[in-house]
Amino acid sequence: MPKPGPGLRLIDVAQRAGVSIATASRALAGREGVSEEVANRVRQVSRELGYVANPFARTLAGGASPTVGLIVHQVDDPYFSEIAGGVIQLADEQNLLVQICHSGRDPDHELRQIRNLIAQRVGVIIVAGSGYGDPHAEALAKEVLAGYQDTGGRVAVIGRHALGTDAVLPDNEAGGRALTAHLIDLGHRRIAVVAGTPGLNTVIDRLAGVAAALRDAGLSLADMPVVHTDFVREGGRVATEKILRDHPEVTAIVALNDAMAMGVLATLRERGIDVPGRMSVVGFDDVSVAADLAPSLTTIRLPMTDMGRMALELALKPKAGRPRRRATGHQLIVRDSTGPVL
Amino acid sequence: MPKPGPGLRLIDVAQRAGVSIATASRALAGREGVSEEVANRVRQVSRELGYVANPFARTLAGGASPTVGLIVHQVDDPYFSEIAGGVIQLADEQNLLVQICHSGRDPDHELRQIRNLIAQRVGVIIVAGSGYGDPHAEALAKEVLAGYQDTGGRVAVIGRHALGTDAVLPDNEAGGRALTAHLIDLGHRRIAVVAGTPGLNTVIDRLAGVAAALRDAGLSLADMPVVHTDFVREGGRVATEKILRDHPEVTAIVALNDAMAMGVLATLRERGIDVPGRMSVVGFDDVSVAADLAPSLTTIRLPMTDMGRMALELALKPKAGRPRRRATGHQLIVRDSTGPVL
DNA sequence: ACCGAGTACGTAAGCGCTTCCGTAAGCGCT
DNA sequence: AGCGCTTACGGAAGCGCTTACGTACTCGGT
Repeated sequence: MPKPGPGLRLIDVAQRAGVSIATASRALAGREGVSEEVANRVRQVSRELGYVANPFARTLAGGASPTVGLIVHQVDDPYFSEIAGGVIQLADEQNLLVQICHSGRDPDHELRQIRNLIAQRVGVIIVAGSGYGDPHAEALAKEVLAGYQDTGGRVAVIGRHALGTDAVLPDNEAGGRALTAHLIDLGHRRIAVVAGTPGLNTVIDRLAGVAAALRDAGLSLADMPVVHTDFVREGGRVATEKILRDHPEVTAIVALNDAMAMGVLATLRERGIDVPGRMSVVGFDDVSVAADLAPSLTTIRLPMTDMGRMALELALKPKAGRPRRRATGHQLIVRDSTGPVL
Repeated sequence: MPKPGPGLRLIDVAQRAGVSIATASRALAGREGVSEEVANRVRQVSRELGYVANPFARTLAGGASPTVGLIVHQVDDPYFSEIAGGVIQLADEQNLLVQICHSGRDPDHELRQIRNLIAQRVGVIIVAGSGYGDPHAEALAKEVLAGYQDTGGRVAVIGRHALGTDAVLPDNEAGGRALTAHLIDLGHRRIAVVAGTPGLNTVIDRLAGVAAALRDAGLSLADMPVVHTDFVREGGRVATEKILRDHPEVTAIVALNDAMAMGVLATLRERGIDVPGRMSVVGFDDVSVAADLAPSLTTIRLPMTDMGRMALELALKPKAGRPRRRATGHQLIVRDSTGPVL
């Protein structure tokens, strides 16, 4: 690894401002014990010189690294990249650095990444993305994170409970309910669900919402085809083919995320099945392209960018006695992929 | 910022192994000057204790941080998030950390981010995304990066020349040419170009390709409507409206990236203009959703993920005498948004 | 037997910063 | 004028590590 040379040091700033480095440090950190006048002079000089503190020295001396570690399943998935965008936004504002790690939807790899971040002494860890089915892996992650928090680390998770940490929770159940109620209002009674990998929290919660809405209408999820496939586009295709083959009576498909919905739409288009004339389709998340699909997708909007911000916000607050939970709102966005039963 | 507690220190390992911390350090770093026997003992103890060196102390003392700084215009833009995915992939394999920064398409902010990364003593900086029109900003960035490289930092850029660094260059001109030739083959003679912000390298190069293809066919770019708007979806909408209004004779639209093409398609759909029957549309990049638009988008595929990997690869090699340039391939992907002139 | 080179290891000097502590002023009070 | 108290600042001790340098010891050559 190359080794960049020395940069501007605090002592340079201190000398130029005619103070000791102790004073300079206090002034820049905004701590008290420095007169307004001197503090301003130091800050002024610092700005002129373009001084940026060496984070390594700072961390070594002071304790905490001004870095937030962000673990996502996959950055090049719009759901996660929008969340990451939110985290980075707020981190930028707070002058924090962001380290992004992929978990690749693999609990082992995720755990390794968490350990890694802890070893890096990051001050904050944010884990985005649904939990995995495996209770053992989940327990292990929880334990590691608990240890980290005991030594003062802060953790927030997005879309995941049971990790014993502050959490930002998308309104998965209510969203699933709203989506399904919308279809029922349109007259649909035979609704198939394209669900993701069975164990994922997200899938379970959204499915619960679907079930609740059906129940409200005197229907039962048990009577509807529910197909579990991978929680990505391709999974949507596979599930759709199965549904078309085995359940021709279906008039609406609920895909539990937009990626799957895209797979559903692609398959229907190839088969020449009219949407929404013959089949209504809904997704979940409202990733930014949802509006550009054809037909544009009816879905539940989650405020992904805000979710990222909120998670970091939570993590930056002092630890509360018990884990905080922050529910995100959700919003039913009706577009062209849903219509009345003909 | 929270402050994780103290961990195991090198001295703990050294004591347990009955050596000095200097020897322990050498043993763990695999440097010579330590007998095999002692080295093994130290490593053994270290493993037993689960020791992980404090990266801050290490960096402070030793020099370089095992971190690569990645600057993108916007993480939640598929073009960049796919590139980021590639960088992260390779970084993971090499056990490097990745710090992602937004430039937000603002040269000042980008420069600030570069400075920031340099101050962070990252060992590698990768700048992804087209250069800006402003030659002053460009020169400044070049200068800062040159200074960084002089002190041993490594830099690679993606899709940008003139920064005096190793570069991964998408085949923008050839791509623009291929796209345009495809339209000409289909019989189109009145082709409008939806171009991005005038100054961007990418725009200039792709436009040059378009011009070349037109010239090959005995046509001239000067006779075609070229509309410059923002290099994003909304820009595509604005440009399309202008084209429809002022140039009704146009039968094909070249959008210089997929985001703009999405705006173009959306607008045409709203106006009820048949694609490709009445109007053919092409994009550039082949972001993953391009295949899911309706109609699916004819575009040039760039290997974004590979581009990210290649850039990091270049940066990890020792600096060459002169900047290296690596051209990416490109591939014309013909889908449903283009057809013959009727 | 002595010398020089080589090897294995310890000592200690930082890396750049934060922060504890000490000191010198300035203040109002008796 | 003398007392304590506060406030503004500087000195200096680390944070945990790497590494230049020093020291002791070994060994081959003469």
